[in-house]
Amino acid sequence: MKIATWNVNSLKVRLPHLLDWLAATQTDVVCLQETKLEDGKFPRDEIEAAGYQVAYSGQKTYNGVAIVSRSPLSDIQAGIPGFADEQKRVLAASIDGIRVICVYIPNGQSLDSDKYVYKLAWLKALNVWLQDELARHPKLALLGDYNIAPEDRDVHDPAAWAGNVLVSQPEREQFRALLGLGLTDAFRRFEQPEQSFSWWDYRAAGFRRNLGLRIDHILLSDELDTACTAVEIDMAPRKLERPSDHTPVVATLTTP
DNA sequence: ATGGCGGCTCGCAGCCGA
Repeated sequence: MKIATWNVNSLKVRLPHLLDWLAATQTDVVCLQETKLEDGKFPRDEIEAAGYQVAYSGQKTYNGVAIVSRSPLSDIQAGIPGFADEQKRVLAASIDGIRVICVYIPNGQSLDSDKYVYKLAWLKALNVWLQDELARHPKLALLGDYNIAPEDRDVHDPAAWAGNVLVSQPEREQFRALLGLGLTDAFRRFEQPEQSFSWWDYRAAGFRRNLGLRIDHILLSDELDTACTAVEIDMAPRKLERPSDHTPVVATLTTP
């Protein structure tokens, strides 16, 4: 089973890329972020015609998450229970006995922004909810755009990024707190190339010069971690015409 | 060099992303 995360930065624009990629890679589950589509405008028919089922929670202009799956999705939950949030950033579903949680964690904008306060509060609420989810679902995968580069090796130029959002100490502590719940950063369980990133700025030829960040992650509970045989960043979609600024991260599991 | 690109909108300029 291949399970992936991909911030598509507008599904309206990237739908052809998604459908081509699913056909080429035979991915079983992909969590999407930044669909930027109201639910009434979601391209359900096109995705179903490709042999997938889909759950989504979206809004106009910003945010929006979806889970695309070959197998049926059940027990679908949008948002973090008990955490009032108009921004559509969370979607959970059970697929083949696995609890799949798709997250688009807030960016934070800058360390002195109200959006940074929101980001940290959001991460705290996610942590509290995940304690419940993990207790109920021993096979749990948390995939998405975390907007956090966990370590300096996940940043092309740590000195240039120092003092910025995505790399600040409080954000990294929140990331480690998620690991403290019993989750593993699956990417780092395997040998990886140096300078491995999942996002590159559109500007300044960021991708060509590999000036990127690793901010898209797949965290697995212990039961899934032992079933994970590989994690890879798939650079192919980032090389296409009119790409998303993120590229997919893919985990291979031996189950089911 | 805080710009740069690319997405969005009751658009034609400004906001936001990371």
